[in-house]
Amino acid sequence: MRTRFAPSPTGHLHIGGARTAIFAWLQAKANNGKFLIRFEDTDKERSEKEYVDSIINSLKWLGIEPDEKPIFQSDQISKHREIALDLLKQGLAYSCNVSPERLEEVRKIQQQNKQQPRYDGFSRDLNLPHEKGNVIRFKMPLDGVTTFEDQVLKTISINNKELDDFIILRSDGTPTYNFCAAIDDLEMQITNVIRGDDHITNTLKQINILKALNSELPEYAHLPMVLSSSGKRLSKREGAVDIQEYKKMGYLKEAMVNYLIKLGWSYKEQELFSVDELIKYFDIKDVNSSAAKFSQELLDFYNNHYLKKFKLEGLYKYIDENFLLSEKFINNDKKTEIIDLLREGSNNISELVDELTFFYEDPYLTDEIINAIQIDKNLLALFKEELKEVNFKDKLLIGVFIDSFLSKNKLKFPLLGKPLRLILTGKTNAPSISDLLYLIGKENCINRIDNYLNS
RNA sequence: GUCCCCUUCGUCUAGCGGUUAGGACACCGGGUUUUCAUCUCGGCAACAGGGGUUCGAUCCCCCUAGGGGACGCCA
Repeated sequence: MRTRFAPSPTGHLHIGGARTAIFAWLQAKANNGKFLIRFEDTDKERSEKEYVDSIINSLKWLGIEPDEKPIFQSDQISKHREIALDLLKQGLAYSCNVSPERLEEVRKIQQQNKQQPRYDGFSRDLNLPHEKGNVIRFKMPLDGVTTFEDQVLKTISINNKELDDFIILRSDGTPTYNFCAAIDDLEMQITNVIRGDDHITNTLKQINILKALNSELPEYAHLPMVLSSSGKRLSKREGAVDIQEYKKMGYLKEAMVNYLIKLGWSYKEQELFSVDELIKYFDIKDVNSSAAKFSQELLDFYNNHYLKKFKLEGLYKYIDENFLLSEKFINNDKKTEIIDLLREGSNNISELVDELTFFYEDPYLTDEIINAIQIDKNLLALFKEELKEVNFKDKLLIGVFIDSFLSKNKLKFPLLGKPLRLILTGKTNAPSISDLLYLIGKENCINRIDNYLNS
């Protein structure tokens, strides 16, 4: 089995493309096959080298690397042209001199008549000589149906009269996408074509090209689209974020892969999968046939899970290498313990890094925070004095001290805990008090309490 | 507009003619070495609508509605 991912380098890789790539890659890996990449860069205007690199880097980050060198469609142009001219010679294609203006007019009239706008076959039987400035169009069958068994969507068919004689060679002599794609899949000996379901009509066209060439058809699997959380097509406005942005925000590749694969595919009632398990269990036939909306919450869930599962030393190293950490934090001898504590409640690493601050820097107490702190200052002062005597080497001893202080003064925990959390962190949302005291350190804690008492 | 595809809890999904319609996320509530969080236990919550077929339909067929896609000398 040979599968491929065939992006056009006209933008970064986003969620949708990444998911398609993962499915195609897994399909190959699950069947001991090869996974290839082909850049569809025949649109010179829009294709950029920058995007080629970006796409490759994104895939690499996700753990996806091609088994053969990536193919660039633009390198095959002369071959495509040759085949197009051959089809012309055989009478399977024809030269057409209808101007773009005239096509525009025809389409307008068709639309007014509630018909599908399409090329009307004007030059089909004219047998025009192929002159400069003409295009070559493919002769679609005039009747019958084109049909195929999709591995995800089952039977798909269309009346051939709905398909028009599309252009395979432009007036400037360059080949077009549908033609190139069909031929390249053939040349690359692709056995399984996996792509978004927005390609269904292209598949129908490409099947006819392959039939004209007397070639065997690959298996097709069309993946339902990933829609934005509001149910719209993914676009710049609608959450089509460069996959590398997720890396920058502190999403782990394991989470990304797990989330994307679960968007449409399922295995029993399992939610979490290692790559090895995916390779073991994946079957394209188990992909769901309906479109799915992107869910930040679910992605966060997976990311939090893998954040917690990450080996602690490795996680620190990863964060240090990919995020900007303060010198003060790097020099903190409890830094890994702090990360270990914070990852419990973090959805991503940027969030975690933001939370780091109060471990090495006194929080600035705004009036709002000060007003929210409700505690008897005498009591707090007493707490501070006793805290000075506590052994901070052991977190458990801090907990014991808090318990005894509370019972000695007949206090409920929140009465001390809530104001203390605000004083120590400036936040209402933070880890447990004894963890905070322990990780912030005795000296800092006492300073912060003094700051409040003097405010 | 024409054609193609899709439709189970708010979201991702399981189901493949007989189920108390299952799981996960989110949400809500109880519990935990009295805290927001974590952890844990529990709860809420769905077969788009209408016709058939059948002893019996979430499941098969048709229609309607809704959503998405394709209709380029873009890919």
